[in-house]
Amino acid sequence: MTSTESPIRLLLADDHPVVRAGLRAVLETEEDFEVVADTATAEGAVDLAARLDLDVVLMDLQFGGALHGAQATAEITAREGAPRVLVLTTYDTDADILAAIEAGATGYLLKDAPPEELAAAVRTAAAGKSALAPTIALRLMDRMRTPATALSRRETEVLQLVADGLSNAQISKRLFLSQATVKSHLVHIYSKLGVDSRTAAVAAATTRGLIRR
Amino acid sequence: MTSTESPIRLLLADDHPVVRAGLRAVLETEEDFEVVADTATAEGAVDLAARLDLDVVLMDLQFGGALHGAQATAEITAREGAPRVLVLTTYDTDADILAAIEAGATGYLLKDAPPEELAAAVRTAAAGKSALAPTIALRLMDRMRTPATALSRRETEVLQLVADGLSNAQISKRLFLSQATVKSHLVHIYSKLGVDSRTAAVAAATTRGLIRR
DNA sequence: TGCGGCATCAACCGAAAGGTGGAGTATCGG
DNA sequence: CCGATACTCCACCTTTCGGTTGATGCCGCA
Repeated sequence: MTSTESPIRLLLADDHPVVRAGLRAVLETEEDFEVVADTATAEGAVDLAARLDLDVVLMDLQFGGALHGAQATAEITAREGAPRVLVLTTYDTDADILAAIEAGATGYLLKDAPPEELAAAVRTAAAGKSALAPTIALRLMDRMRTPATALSRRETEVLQLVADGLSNAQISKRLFLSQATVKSHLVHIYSKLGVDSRTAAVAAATTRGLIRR
Repeated sequence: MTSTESPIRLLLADDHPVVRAGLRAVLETEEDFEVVADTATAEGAVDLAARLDLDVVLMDLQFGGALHGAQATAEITAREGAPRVLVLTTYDTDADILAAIEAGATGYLLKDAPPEELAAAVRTAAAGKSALAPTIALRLMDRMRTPATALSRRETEVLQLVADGLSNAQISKRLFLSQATVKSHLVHIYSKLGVDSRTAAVAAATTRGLIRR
């Protein structure tokens, strides 16, 4: 496997210094990888991706600051001749995964991945092929298989307010609806999520990443 | 500061290979640190802490497996001549912090801490002194200042189950209580949080970091 | 053009949750 | 020992929520 090819040039974007150091340590043991730079912010990632000649950006989703990793991913991939973006995060909620893929991410990995899997994914991404962690692939399949899990826009809106702690009466006022309509939406939400109470719906939707927390 | 003392002997316990590598990389640049071993499980941490001669254990709270970091911490610190345990986690909820401290942790750090802070905390912990991240210290101060916001252990337990989507009946069975008791706890919780429904309580407690997730 | 999904609303019933008041036990610190 | 807190439980009442049935208008897609 010893190659004379030019190495795969990487950028690491993660707000945790420890994680950046860990990725560097893990990836630099690979002969064909070269970690060109790292950054603690999403803004920094966008900036560096534009100026450096990169093959793959390893991007976290959760940054301490304002800009989200998914938005940064969208900005990076929007450019001509942009590097591939490989999302590397702790969470595996539907919302995160879909947002990342829609933003143009080439792959989606979880931080608990073993080093070999990580290296393999980087090579896959560098080659322009999609790299999904097994867990993620499964979750996507699940989503396709049961489209009932997908809430409508209005339903999501209602459920979000429920999660914020509002009563049906408060929700109806907020959205200019009758309470009957709110209840109607909730009934549909319950059946889609397979639950039978507002708190259970919030719990289910949260773990599936259907709503913000 | 160059010391001829014996080095501070460390154990790293974290289920993320990348984080372990990162901690190793960061800590081994310090002259007076020696990373003796690392482990991916809480069980492994308990085992190694008993057999190796250690000064400080760096312990994550969230492990993929069954045993929780706080429980492992309790088991480790229960022994005679046990090493200090420094909790290093991503989350900073009241529940996690208190559980860790009650379990006998000497310090509590967040993973986004810069390397210098991390090294300083390890030395502080090795000396047997308490090492808290500024964020954590603030949160604890807050808790002291407004004891009304502080939920009791039992109340937190009940509220966590509410957040998980359980009904009063389910909670009463789970905790071997009557429904009257569950309702009683909830009434107290509502008044402490200044809300008047279970969903609002969950929302309030979540934003204040009183419960997980 | 008709079917289905979405969004809207009404009326009704039973069940769950919330509100009030009281009360007994246990523990801990002053 | 006393007082405060936490934890447990009971009874009664009111309000909210959940479940059902049924109905209307709109939009997109086949």
